Amino acid sequence: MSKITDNLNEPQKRAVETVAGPVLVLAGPGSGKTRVLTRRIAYMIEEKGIAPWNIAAVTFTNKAAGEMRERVALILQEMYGAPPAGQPTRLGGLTIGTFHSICARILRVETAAIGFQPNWVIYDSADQVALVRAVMRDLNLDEKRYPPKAIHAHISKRKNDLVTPEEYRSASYFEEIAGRVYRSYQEALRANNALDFDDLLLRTVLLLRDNLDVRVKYQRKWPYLLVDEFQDTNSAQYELLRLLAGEPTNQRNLFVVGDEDQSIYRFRGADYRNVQLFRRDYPDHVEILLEQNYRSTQTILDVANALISQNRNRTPKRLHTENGQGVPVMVYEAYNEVEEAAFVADEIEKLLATKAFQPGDFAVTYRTNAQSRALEEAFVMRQIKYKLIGATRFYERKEIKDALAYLRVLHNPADAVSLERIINEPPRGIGAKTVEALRLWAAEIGVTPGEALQIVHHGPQRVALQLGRTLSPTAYKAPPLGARAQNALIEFAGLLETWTTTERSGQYASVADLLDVVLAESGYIATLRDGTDEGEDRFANLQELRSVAAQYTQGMPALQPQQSPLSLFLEEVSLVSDSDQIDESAGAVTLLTLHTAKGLEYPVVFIVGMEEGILPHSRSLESGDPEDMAEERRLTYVGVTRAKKRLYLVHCFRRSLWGDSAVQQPSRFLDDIPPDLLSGMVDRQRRREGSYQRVTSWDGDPARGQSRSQTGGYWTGRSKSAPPPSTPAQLPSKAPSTSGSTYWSPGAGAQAQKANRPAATGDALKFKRRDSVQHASFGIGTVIESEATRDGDEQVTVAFPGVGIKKLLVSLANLKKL
DNA sequence: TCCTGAAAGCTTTTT
DNA sequence: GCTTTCAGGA
Repeated sequence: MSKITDNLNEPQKRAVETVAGPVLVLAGPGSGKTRVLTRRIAYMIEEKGIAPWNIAAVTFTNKAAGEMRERVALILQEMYGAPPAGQPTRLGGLTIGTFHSICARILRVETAAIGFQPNWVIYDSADQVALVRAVMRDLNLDEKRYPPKAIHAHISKRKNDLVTPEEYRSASYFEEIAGRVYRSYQEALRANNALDFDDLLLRTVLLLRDNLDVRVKYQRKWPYLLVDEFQDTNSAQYELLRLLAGEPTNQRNLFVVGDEDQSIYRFRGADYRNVQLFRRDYPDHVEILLEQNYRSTQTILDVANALISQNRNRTPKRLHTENGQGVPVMVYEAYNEVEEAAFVADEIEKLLATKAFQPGDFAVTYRTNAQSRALEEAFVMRQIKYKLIGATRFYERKEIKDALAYLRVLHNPADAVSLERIINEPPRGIGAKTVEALRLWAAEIGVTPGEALQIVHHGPQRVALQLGRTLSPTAYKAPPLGARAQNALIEFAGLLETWTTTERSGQYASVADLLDVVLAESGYIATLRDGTDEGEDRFANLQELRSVAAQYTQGMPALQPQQSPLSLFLEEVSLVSDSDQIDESAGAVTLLTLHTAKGLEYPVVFIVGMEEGILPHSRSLESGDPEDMAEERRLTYVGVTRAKKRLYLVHCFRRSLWGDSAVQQPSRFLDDIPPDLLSGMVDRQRRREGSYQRVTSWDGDPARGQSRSQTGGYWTGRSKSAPPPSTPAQLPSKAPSTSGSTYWSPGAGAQAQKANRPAATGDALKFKRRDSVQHASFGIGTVIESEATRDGDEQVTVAFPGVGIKKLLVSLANLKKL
């Protein structure tokens, strides 16, 4: 018996100690999953004598990877003392990372095998869409008809399903177009010496699949594989695991931990059915169920169970805890999102005043990032410290992307996407026309745009010599550019050249030095700091980037002998995620999406926007795919199970979407929770009738509860900061305005008002009031109103029995008149 | 070529 | 309502 497994329950112990063969652990939320993973690694190393460098653990974020590494080190240190002299850590060579970072690492070493130049870069989503757009331009495809974003999404999906351009088959004209783009896009990536996110997985899988030597090499390197959040793996990731654990060595030491109920990344290709595949592919696997919860109160778990048990195709689990019943989960209806935020702030202040909680104990979660705005405003007003995760992702900010693009061009001159990004940023007289001319000219000669730039600068002879290859005769003719454009290009090429020389010669102490030189000499900083607050904000962001860059110094340990600090830096920033900046010790309320909240826990959790159209999101409502709805439910489940002690489910009576205020229905998920677990629950039937008494007091604040339950109107809360509209009774009667949102669910009053309006008076309207219509996903309904929109379209308001009132655009909705 | 104001379009969720 | 894109003038 090992010390490492002391204090673990039986199934946990079994999970830690079953080291050989395939193991599937289905772990409910808060069941000590992280503990099992860390203990298991420690156990393998100390008790089984497995070398750390023979273990690879895959986590969901880089942050989780870092934490896991620290925890394992700590366990080992505590149990076995400091590491032997001369050895910095007992974890030397242990691999912990995300699928993407581990694949990047493999490909960095195997660059030759995939036929790329060693200095390849990773394209993020924005770069990918930019490249798709460029490719589509070359193919003369109409961006209006085939939005590059949609095309890219389709390509990405196929890549995650391991479909290569050669294997690609199309089932529609759109897919046929996408297939053409896919082919050219992959070629363009190669020409740019770049891999996109999906390539990291796809190319690694293909490499391991087709190259026996390489496969055996990595099978020997990592005979032991551990995977966290297995339910969120996609086909490519699953295949990667199978390859690493499979033939010819067939070691099969695969330990995967997951929870089907927490699968929330379907949109990214994740497929919780990989759990079933695992069972099929490894019929002799050991399966372990972790059902005891160490995180939440029984009440919170009961709510979670009630929600998730409605889903099909899941392994039934009975979550239980010894933490005790706890207090009821509070449901609260706010008037609108301002009141909602005020309520959240009120409750936080109230709980803080009890001294039982600290700001860092609170998390406010929501479905979409857009919902954070109202909350932020309330927190700023009350001076509650908060930390917002992920609204505008740091590495997606313009100034950050620009700065990185400068560095990327130095590192990988073939990167045309980055070059185009910065060639006229700040404006230096190289406009769209010039860039286009340069691009076409480069294509004609058969060089990259970067090389074409050099030819403009130094002439073809010298460049041919430098590149060590002959250039096409076209290169020796004068470039098709005006004198002014050429001068601008020459000047820019000169700048690039000086910087490149600095970089190549290693004449910089850290990447921060490079960044300083580039941003100063390009005039970027000067242009950015224009005296406005925004300019200073952006400058501050660049300083933050600089402080990261400063950590990448000459002589730091590198994966490959020739790898420069710049190369390491660029790789690192390509793979970070936003959740990497979550800092539990920050002493501030955390604002984050339900997705980012996965894997975290907080004593007090708010889920705001518990409304039809928000959670579940309207996209999932309208798609009609039950799997979409099941995922929304899982997302809610993830949110609920983040809470340790207290949980609030908040929804609004009205909400502003796209600048319009719309009446909201409470989320269907609220209906699935047994009322005895809740406090402040509204009887929804009576709510629809327009009158109810409600008790909003939660834990002995009668004054508060009373002041709200008087009128029986919809408005139920009064907050310090946002006074209520004058007469609550008036509120529901205001009909939603007709422009903007395509989704709204009116209360009874609004609906009546709406129906009484005269029908629109346009002349060429296809539908009129009382028409019966059929819609693909909503079924048969009756037209309430139809009107012409400003842009010549027709907007129809239809009541679908059992579904609700929908506003639809005739051009999009494919409505049939019956 | 660049700047300005107007108009379109946008919102899932992220490695 | 806010941000990105587009058209037109300097």
